[in-house]
Amino acid sequence: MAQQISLTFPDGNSRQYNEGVTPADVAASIASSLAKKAISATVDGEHWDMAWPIKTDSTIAINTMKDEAPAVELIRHDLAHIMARAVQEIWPSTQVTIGPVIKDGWYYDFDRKEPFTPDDLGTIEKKMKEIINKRDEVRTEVWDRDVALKYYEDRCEPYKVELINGIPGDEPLRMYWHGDWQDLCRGPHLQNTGQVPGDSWKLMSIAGAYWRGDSNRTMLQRIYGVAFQNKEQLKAHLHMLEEAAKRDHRKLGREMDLFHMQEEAPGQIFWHPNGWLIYTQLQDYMRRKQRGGGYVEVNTPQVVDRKLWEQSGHWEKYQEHMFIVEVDEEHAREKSINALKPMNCPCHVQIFNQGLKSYRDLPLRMAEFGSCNRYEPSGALHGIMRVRGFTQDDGHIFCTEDQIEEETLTYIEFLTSIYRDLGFENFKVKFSDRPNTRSGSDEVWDKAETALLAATRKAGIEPELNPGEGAFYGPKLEFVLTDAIGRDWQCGTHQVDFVLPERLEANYIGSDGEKHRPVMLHRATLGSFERFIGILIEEHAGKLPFWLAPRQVVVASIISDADDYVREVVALLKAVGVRAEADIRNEKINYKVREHSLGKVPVILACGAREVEEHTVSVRRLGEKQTSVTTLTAIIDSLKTSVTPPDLL
RNA sequence: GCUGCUGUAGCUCACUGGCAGAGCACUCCCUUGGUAAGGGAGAGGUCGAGAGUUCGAUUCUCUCCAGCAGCACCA
Repeated sequence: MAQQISLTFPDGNSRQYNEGVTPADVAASIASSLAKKAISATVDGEHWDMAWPIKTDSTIAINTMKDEAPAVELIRHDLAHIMARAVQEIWPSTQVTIGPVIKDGWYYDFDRKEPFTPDDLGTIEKKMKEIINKRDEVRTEVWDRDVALKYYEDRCEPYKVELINGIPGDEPLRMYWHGDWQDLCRGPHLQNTGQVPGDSWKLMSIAGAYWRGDSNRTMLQRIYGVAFQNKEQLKAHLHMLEEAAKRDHRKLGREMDLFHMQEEAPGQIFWHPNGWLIYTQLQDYMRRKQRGGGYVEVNTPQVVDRKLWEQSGHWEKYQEHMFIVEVDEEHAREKSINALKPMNCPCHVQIFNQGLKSYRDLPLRMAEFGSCNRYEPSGALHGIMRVRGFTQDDGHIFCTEDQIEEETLTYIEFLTSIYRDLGFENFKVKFSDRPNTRSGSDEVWDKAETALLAATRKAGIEPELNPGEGAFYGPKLEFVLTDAIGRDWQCGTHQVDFVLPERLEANYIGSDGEKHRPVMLHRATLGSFERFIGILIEEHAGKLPFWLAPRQVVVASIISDADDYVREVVALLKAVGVRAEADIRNEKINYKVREHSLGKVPVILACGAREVEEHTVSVRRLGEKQTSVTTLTAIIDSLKTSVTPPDLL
């Protein structure tokens, strides 16, 4: 007689089953219609295959296609396998590797001599639909390690062999069969391939990806797909991508005439007047905020002798990524070798080191809008978000170990208020702790990690953990924003550093009269102006807050008899600090409205005979269809307020 | 850096082994108008750079450069 176990259903009722009962049995015991519709179960909170036996008392919920999270998970997961099978059926010599579920879909990595072409995606999709239509049963088998290894060795699938060797010995090796095609997989899966909706997914792109994410190993070919519960959701997703493409900062940068880049200076930006206005507005704002936050602003050299980089340790580690400047000095024995500064910290320590510092000087908050140049790998460059020449809103806080927590908390609040002002209420915070290779004792790391975490939580933020991702010199917090299509970009950062003060021999005199080593906190709020402006453009789809908009108001004449009045209005607006321009071209008002709307000008003031007569303007705000007629004095008052940056309101 | 794709007018993109094309933008003319494109004319190009194949290359091949997607990297 089998052992009985008790399963509790979502409605709170329990029933007894034999130990080893599967969710499929359970569903069948409830109703045959449920057994038919079931796709998986949630057992004690875990996503459970219909075929896996349940051994202990548990809670259980049977999932159907109507349960979004499990349904989408299984659809994507099974599609990964179906795609791999399709590829192997079309090109049998292709080797399969791994194919996980990711946001919005899945990918699968293949090793095949010939590159996949965009046309191949159509061929693969067709084959996948055939497989779905076959409604092949999905079966699980648990294999012995030897059998599995032999199976894959015989089939010349070295990647699978390596995967099996990486799975701990006590874990079962599950093989999933989709008809007569089989793949090593943790599961769970659907019951049959026909449960995947035929029209709710699409293959998107082909790209290269290193086996196991290691750039020393083979480059595989990755195919990405997206999948959803139904056709409508797929359509909505594809539509979202189209809309997101319109917000791309590279496109808007051109349309709004903000900046350009060209071959002669890859990864560097030619800022046009409109773009530079955003930049300087933002810089002015940051300068005021930093002063308010107790920072002293400094400026340091661009070209610095390699000796300093050797001392700081950057030469050894990052030489390849530095712009080297060699200078032949007269009478010198050898060329002097310098580097464009890739970062500001060593220079800031030089300022700290001038004169003796007392514990009374700490914490010392030093800020610089520091122009840096890094020779970033060509493949890393991306619009103005990842560039080779950029300016950080950099800052270094020299403090004692005991001050780390308080300085961190103060800083998080500082950053939060800035992000809020700039329209980012929500952002990700990631906490990266000690990496395997690191400097400093475990005691110091303990203290720093505890301080960072405690400060973050005091600020009401529970950070995501990035285990082992800290810098070699200390743990860090990253403040991450996302672009139009959801890619993550690290903007703000806050890092503890025990190493640099040591290497550059920074010290201060403590209350005991002895020399002590300060701790350095590296922090940047925007990160770089370049990246942040890129994000800002995408976040606002080019419709920047009024105070940041490069072109704020266009005063447009409807008839040329209004030209003088237009000039007068522009002059009055300029007098109160509004960036206003006249459009008295010989064009129709429709034409002007369209052009300035596309140029993302927040306010268009149209003036015709009536407005001249009544001393009013017709106001049209960006994104609104209707217009309103307002007196000249009223609009000037209102725009005068709008032009004020948020920190001065 | 790696894999794949792309590079033609300021922008978006056609076409082609034998005189280089469109729309928008630009300049000029006509039009004075009421909230997302009024009409006409004109100008604009070493077809990313270099080499090769060819009678002839923007087109085919190779190398390089740059961009795009992803991977790796991001002090």
